[in-house]
Amino acid sequence: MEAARNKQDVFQAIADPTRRELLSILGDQELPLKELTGHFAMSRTAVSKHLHVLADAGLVQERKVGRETRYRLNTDPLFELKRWLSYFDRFWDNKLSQLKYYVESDSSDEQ
Amino acid sequence: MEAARNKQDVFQAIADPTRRELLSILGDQELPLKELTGHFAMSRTAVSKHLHVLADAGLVQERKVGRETRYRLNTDPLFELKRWLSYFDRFWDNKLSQLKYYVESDSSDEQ
DNA sequence: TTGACACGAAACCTATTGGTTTCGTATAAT
DNA sequence: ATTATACGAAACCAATAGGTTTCGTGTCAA
Repeated sequence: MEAARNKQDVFQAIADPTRRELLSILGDQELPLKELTGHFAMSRTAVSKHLHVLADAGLVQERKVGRETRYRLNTDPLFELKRWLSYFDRFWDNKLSQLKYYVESDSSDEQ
Repeated sequence: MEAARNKQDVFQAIADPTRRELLSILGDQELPLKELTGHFAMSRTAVSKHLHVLADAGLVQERKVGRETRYRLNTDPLFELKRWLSYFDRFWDNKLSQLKYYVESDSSDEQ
């Protein structure tokens, strides 16, 4: 971890299961570190580090309120992922096209 | 690396930029290791290891032909990614809904 | 049949990652 | 005023990741 300061990329940020879990816990609610830590079998410090990695990737925003630090989800960086994935759509499209062809040919003696 | 044998997950597999590059090079063409290595400034062995990580995640399939090993892309495991991403769609949908509302309300004194 | 080629396996090295514990500090509660 | 709470920062540690070099082996070419 060690929160490789300054703009971590989103692919790396979501590579860790704990971080993915954090993102899903932070649905649309803003939650403080203590609350988030409750969901995991690891120290508060560890969770905090994960959150900083997410923050570096822009996937989470933090806000200090009194003595607690609250985190909320920001899905914007996930667009990059979506875009990356879309590159491979054409392969699925090919498969679907082939399937479509197969179905429409409607003859069991062809393949 | 060290190709953590047996079913690596797709999130981790795509976390590395070299591996993402490999996936895009392997568009719909099947290519041997030597050819793939040519695209990178690292040893054949290193590229081979990356390919094995991809293979463990099911993103690549290998086939021995003569003295070379040829690799081809398999996008199926990316469905998991797509599915995971779709969970967050509702947040984008919210934003779009809000934007829609904002636009349709058509009054500059609201926000 | 003798090289050259394409590769896998293994040993090894360094930096990074994911975790911990300890300590200090600002804020809230009594 | 004192204590408890919520946290950040830093030092530290073991395991993993990404890379290398070396060596052995099966396959193709001369």
